Amino acid sequence: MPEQDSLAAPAKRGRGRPRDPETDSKITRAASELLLLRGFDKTTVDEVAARAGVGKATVYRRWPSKEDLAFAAMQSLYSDEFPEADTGTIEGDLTATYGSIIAFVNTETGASFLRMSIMESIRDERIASLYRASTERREEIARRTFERAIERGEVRADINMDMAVQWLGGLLIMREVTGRPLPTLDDVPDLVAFTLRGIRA
Amino acid sequence: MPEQDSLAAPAKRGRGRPRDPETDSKITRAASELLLLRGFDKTTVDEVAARAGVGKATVYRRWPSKEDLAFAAMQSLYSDEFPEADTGTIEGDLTATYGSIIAFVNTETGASFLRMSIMESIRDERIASLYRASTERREEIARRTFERAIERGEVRADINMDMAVQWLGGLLIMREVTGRPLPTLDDVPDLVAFTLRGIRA
DNA sequence: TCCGTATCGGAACTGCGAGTATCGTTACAG
DNA sequence: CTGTAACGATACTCGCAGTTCCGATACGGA
Repeated sequence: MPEQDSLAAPAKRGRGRPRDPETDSKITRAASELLLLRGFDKTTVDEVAARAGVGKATVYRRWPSKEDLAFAAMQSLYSDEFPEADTGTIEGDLTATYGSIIAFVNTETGASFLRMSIMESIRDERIASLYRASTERREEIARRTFERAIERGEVRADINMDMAVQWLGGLLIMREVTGRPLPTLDDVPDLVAFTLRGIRA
Repeated sequence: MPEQDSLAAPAKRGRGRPRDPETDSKITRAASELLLLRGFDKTTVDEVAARAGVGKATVYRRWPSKEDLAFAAMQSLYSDEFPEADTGTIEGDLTATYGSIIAFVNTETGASFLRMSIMESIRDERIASLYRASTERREEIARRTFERAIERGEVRADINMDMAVQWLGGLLIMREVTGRPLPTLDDVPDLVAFTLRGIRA
């Protein structure tokens, strides 16, 4: 179960020239930029090294293969979280949560991030598990939101929680995959309404 | 705008050895099998030719590149439609429609098909447009289902139709991408309930 | 019947990129 | 100082995927 192949042991070295502490992050940053831009198969290790301003050997001294490099690069991207909203009503919480998600995927970075996560998840199970973990952290927040609303009596207790917390993410992925426009902030009220009321008259 | 590079003109040839009429379909069949199994990047033209029992030149005589071959192979897969349900109630229609979709993606072929459609759509815009067209045909059926229900007064007239017809597909794609189990037939009632009622108490 | 042509399967060719090895150089530990 | 290991650069091997070439073959037309 390979972890960050770098960053783990290098502190112990006493002999010889020490590793430049910034080089690791320069390489992973260059790698993730190129991955976001082109995807794994169209990114070459030479390009990554050139963009990071290092030699190819310096890359391979840290990660034994391109796959491991890609994994490390992706790892650094799945760190930031969405804030948890707690406004006191389910409408308020959903509006805030959906709003921040929609705002994110409507940025250039957000869209690339989504796109690349999808593609690389299918290509490599290790990256899929990174994306899955990130997704599940977000879902856990939504789950708590719904549970608070159930306690307040705003939401039925017998809902299928998985669907409730997952459907919006699914819609975004589906739109991205089929090349159709993502929802915008103007759509947030409709998204909230759909979650709450469904479609019945 | 290249169409099926094969199948178009070959009827007119009088001179020379005629093309074996079965070769086209043998190649596209082999290609789509391998694409479903491994995806574009991990499929080689050698393999396709070997599996079809033809020489590699025979492949390239028909399609100028691997991309064109993949496009042709995919094209033949996006033909079959889901039947349109019209039971008289929105519950009945949704249960039937969702049931046939869920049944399909729970087969081996269906899952591969979904997975490969996602991956290839991101990789190649031409294939994306095939998948988008197929998706939109399915959505059009769902749209009519909802419109009938609106006329019957079962469904509000002001719903956001796009979300209503897309959310389930999105959920499936999301589950597939994140490597989590797809809904089963047992989940159909919950899926229908979510569509109709949302989560509100 | 025999020639020209376009097909066939198989084999050769080409280019590219991952990964390795080797430079001379450099920064630090002892 | 001296030894060691990292450094950037470069050249290399090697596998393999895409593409093209080749001798053989099958058919239409004269």
